[in-house]
Amino acid sequence: MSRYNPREAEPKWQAAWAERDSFRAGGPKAQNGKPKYYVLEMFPYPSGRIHVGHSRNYTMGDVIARYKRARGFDVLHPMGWDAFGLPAENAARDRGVHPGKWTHDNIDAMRGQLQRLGLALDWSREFATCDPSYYKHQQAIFLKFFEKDLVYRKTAKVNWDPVDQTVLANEQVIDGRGWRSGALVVQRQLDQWFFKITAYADELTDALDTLDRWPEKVRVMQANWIGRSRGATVRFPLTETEIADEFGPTIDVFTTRPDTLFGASFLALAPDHPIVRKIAEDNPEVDVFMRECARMGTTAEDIEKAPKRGVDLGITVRHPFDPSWELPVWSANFVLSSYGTGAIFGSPAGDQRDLDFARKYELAVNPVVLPAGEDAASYTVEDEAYTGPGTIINSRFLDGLDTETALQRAISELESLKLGEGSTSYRLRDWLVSRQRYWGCPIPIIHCDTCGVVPVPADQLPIVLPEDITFDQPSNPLERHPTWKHTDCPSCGKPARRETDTLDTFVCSSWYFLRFTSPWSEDKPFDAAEAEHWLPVDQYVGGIEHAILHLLYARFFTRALNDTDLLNMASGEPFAGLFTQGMVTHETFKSGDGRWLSPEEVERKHDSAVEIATGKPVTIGGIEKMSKSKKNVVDLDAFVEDFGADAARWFVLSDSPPERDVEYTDSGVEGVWRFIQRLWTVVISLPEDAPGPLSVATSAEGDALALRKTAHKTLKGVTEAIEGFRFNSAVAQIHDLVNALRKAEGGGAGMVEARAETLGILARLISPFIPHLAEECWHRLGGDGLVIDAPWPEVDLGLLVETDLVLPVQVNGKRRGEISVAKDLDQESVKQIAISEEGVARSLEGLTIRKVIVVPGRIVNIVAG
RNA sequence: GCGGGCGUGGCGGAAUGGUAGACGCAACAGACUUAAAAUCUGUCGAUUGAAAGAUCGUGCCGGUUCGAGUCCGGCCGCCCGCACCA
Repeated sequence: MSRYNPREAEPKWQAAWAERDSFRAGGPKAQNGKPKYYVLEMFPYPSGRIHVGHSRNYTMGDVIARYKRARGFDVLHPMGWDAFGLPAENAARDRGVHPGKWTHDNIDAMRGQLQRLGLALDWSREFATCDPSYYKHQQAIFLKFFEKDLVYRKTAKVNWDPVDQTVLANEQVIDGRGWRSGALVVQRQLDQWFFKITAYADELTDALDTLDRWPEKVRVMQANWIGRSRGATVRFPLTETEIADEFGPTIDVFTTRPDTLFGASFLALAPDHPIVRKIAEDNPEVDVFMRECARMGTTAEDIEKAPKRGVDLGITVRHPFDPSWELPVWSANFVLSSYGTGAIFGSPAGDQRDLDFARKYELAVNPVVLPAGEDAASYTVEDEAYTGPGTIINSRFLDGLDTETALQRAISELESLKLGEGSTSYRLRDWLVSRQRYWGCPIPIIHCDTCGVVPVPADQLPIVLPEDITFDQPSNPLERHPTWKHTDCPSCGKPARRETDTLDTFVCSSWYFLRFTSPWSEDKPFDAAEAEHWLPVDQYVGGIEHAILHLLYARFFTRALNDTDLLNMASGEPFAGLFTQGMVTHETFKSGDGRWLSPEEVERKHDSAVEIATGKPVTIGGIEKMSKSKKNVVDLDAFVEDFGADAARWFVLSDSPPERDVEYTDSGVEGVWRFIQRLWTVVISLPEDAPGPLSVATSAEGDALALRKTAHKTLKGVTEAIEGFRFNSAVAQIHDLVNALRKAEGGGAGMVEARAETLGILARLISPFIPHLAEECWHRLGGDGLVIDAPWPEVDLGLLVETDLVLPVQVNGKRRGEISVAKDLDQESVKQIAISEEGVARSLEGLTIRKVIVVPGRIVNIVAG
C-alpha cells in the first residue's frame, strides 16, 4: 500500500494555489458581494529563521482564514515584517554586515519558510516596515500628530537602558530592567519625544468593556496599566510666604478619599518634589534625605524592603476646611513624584502607609471612619488602618454621613471654598517614542537655532536613513555621521540640524494592520475607504506578552488617526477579536561546562542524555518556551523536510488547548505521522469507482447509516470547535472520524457510498488544518478542482436525530444500568423499562421507589430508600 | 498586599448540572517477521473479585440538587499580571 509522501505533495499543491492566486483578498472596494473577514497574526520580527514554536501562531490564524474562506467570506490574511530593531544593529556590530542587508536576508529566508508551511496568505500585500515606502508614511503620520498636538517634546526623567544605549518607554521596563536587554534601567533627565496617549486614557479604559471577544485577562491588565482613579485635587494653603512666592500659594495633592480629610495629620512630598529641592538648599538634613532616596533601587525587591522614612521640612500648610488648623509638611520616601501631584495628605487611620509613617514619627492618628458594628466612643486604630466603608466621625459637618456621601459632600465643599475639585488621576504616562538608535524610522524634525523645532515639510519626505554608517562605537550612529544631520532650516533657510533620534519600533506595529488594507497607496499611509472597509481586524492572533505594549499602542493609534483627516473608523478599536495563543515548549539540555545544547547535539535515552560530540553526560533542564537563547528550538525547515508542513501544523494544534502551552516531544510527532498515514490509508482504500466526494449516500442503512451519522455529528462538532477556537477538540473529533472509517472498511449495503460521502466530508473538514493532504485526498476521491474552492459541507440535521436511544439509569445518583428505548416513547413506559432492567432491579431490591426522574433523551434517575 | 486564572489517570488533556477520564502520548500483552523497525489487535484510575460485579475516585471541608469535575461558601496549593499608584 502506497504511503503519503508530503515531500512530493506539498510543493505541488502550494504551486497550484499560487498559480490560481487563491488567497488574494477582495480587491479595491471588494465588489464581489461577499462579506469581509480580516484575520491577522502579529507580524514577525525577522530575527533569522522560523522554528516550530513560531509556527503555532500562524497556523491558528491560517485555520481561521481557510475556514472563513470556505464559508464564503472575502478573507484578508496578509503578512509582513516588523523589520526595524536593535538585533540588526547588533549583527552589524558583531559581524560587520549592514543592518539592512541582514534584515532583508532574514526576510527572504523566513518568507520561504512561511510559504513552505502552506499558509493561505495574500503575499501581494507584503511589506517590511524598514522600507522607505512604509516609513515615509509613518513620518507623515508623525507630522499629522504634531499638528494636532498629539506629539510633543519635553525634558523628563526617563528610563535609560545602558546596554542597548537608548531610552525606553515605561511599558518596556519590566521589574526595573529593559525588556530586550534585561539590563537594570537607570533614570536620566533627557529631552525626548512623547505621544500623548494620556489624552485617550478615559476612552481607552471605557472601550475595554466593548471588547467582548478579547480575553478578560488582557482587558484587566490594560485597565490596571492605565490605572484610572477618581477622587479629588485638594489645595492646602502654605503658611510660608517665601515658598509660596516661588511655588504658588498652595500645595496640591490628589486623593481618592476626600471624605477622610478631617483625619489628616500631615502632608508628604516626594523626595524629588521641587519644594523639597528648594528647602534642601539650606537644610542639610533634607539634602541628605533627598540624596539617599535618589540612590534607592527601583526594583520590586528594593521597594518592598525599604522601610518608610521621611524628614520634616519645617513648613506648614492650613487645612482647607479650617484655616486655623496647621499641618506639618514632610518629605517621605513612599511618595512618588510620577503619580498624581507628587504630594499626599496623610490620613493615618485610613491608610496603612500613612499609619506606618505616623507611628514611626509620632504623628496624630485620628479615626474618622467608623466600621459597621463598632462603637464611636471606644473605637481606636492601633497598627492596622481601616480602609473600608463606614460612618464618618470626628469630622464636623461630615459626621454621621456614610463614606460615599461624605466623599461627594467634601468635594462640593472644596469646590465652594475654591480649594479643590473632583478630579481623576491615571497611572498611564505619555508614550516616550525617541530612541537613540540607527535602525528605526527617522523622526521628521529639524532643530534650528533661530526657529526652534521645525517639522520637515511633507513634500520632503521620506527622510531616509544614510547607508554609510559605522558601529565601532556604542552611541547613536546617526549622531556620529559626518554629514547626515546637517541641513537647512525649512523655515528660515539657515543651517540647522536634523533630529537624530529614531522612533520606537512599536510605532511601526501600531498601524501596519491599516497599511495591509491598501499597501499600494503612495500618497497616503492607506486608502481610507479600504481601511474603513476592512477594519476592525475580525480575528487577531498573537502572544500574551503584548497584552499591554503593542495592543495598547495600537488602540491609541487608531483613535489618534481618527482625530486626523486620514481615517474615520466607527469604533476606534482596531481588533474586534483577540486570541492569545500559548507557546510551544521543549526540553532544554546543558552540557557539563554549562553550554546550552540543541536537541540535535544530544542523544536522548530513557531518563538520561549524552552529548553526541563528546559522549559526556548532559543535564536535562526544564521544559521551556522554544527560544534561540536556550537552543531548545526545532527548525521548521528541518521538520518540514522530515515530516511535512501538515505534520507541523497538526502537531501544534493537537492535545493542548490553544491558549495553553504545548510541549514538543518526538513521540508526539510520531503520533502525528501515524495519523497522517492512517488517514491516507482510509482514503486510498475506497474503491476507485466509488461516488465522488460531494455525493450523498441517501440509501444507507445499518453500519453504513451509522457511519453517516458519525460523519455528520463530527462535521457539526468540528465546525463548532473551529468557531470556538478549540482546535484540540477539533483534532480529537477528526481522529474519531478516521477511527470510525477504519472500522467501516467492510462491505454491506450502501457502505461504499457512505464511505465516499464521509471521506468527502473529511477532506473538507481537514482542509483548514492540513490543507495539502486535504487536496491530495480530494484529488484521489475524484473531486472537481481544489478542495479549498469546495463549499464547507452542510450538516444533515435529520441524521443527528436519534430514533433509538440508549439511556443510562441511575439509582440514587449512581449508574446501575442502561436501557434502549424508542425516542418518542412516553415517560411512563420509560420508567417501567428502567425499573425492570436487570442491574437496576438488583439495586432496588429491598428498597421502596420514592420518585423517578426522567430527563428526556438524557438519563433516568430512580430515588429509592 | 491587590487583581486574574487553574487544581481530573503515568503524561497532554475531554466532559450544555445528567454514563468522569473522549482523543492522543507512554506502558504492557499478542499477531505479522529469520530478526528488528514499521504496521495491526487487545489491555490500560484505585481497591477487591475466578467472573459477573462491588466499593472508592476530579486538591481539602461543607452546602444547594433527584443528580455536582461543573453551581455556592470556606480553606490549601500552583501559575500569571500589577505592586508604596495616595
